[in-house]
Amino acid sequence: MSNARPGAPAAAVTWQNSLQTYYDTLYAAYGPQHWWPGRSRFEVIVGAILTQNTAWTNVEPAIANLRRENLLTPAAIEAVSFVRLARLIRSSGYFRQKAKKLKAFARFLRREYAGSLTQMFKAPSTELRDKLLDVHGIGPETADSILLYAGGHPVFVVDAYTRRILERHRLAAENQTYDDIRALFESNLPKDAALYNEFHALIVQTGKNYCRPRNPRCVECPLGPLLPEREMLP
DNA sequence: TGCCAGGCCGGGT
DNA sequence: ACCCGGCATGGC
Repeated sequence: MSNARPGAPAAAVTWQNSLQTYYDTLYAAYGPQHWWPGRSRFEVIVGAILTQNTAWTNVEPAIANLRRENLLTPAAIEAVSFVRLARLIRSSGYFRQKAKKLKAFARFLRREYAGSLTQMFKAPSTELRDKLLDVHGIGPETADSILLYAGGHPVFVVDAYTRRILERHRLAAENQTYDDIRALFESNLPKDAALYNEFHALIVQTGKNYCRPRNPRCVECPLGPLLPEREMLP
């Protein structure tokens, strides 16, 4: 889908311009974020699952426990007992659900790619994304986080903050789906993993600071408190 | 104290 | 195709 508007003046407000302005503004405000925190691709994937609807501060002790017990490999995750795994990741919340999810991913990786992330990430983005979405516990955001932050695939990660910020600035309607918003970024920015990586990280940083529910500080957001005067873009 | 966090699943309309 | 309840800990 193209949002080009033939005949429009060069200075017209376009998605390209709006998103570029977002990025430039946030980068100027915060600088590089150096995401994702993780020492290996597998650790990044573990973090992506453990942080689902959970503060990262609750994930850190869980990852530290897994590292201490030498469980940050797919084979070890499959081998460890469910009860012990769940106990070690308790701090991340939903710990029984997440133990099941970690085991589901490790099993998937072994059966589909001989346990090799290198092999897995050789698959084309769209094909791999579909396969990841079939794994228990991996939804759109987790799949895209894995593709981008563990695999370096140019896939834009949409999260609650992305949606919230875009809605507040009238750049997205409330009924936009996950894939609508992802397409918005991917079709209006260069297909560049480093850019998507940095952009999403900057959005989360901004969201944490200014765009939580009932946070009066939202008026101090570097992106501006509101852009109601800007019309909804086509 | 209650609300919130970098979602997702399964069962119901 | 949506809509909703459940999942759970730790910080403010």
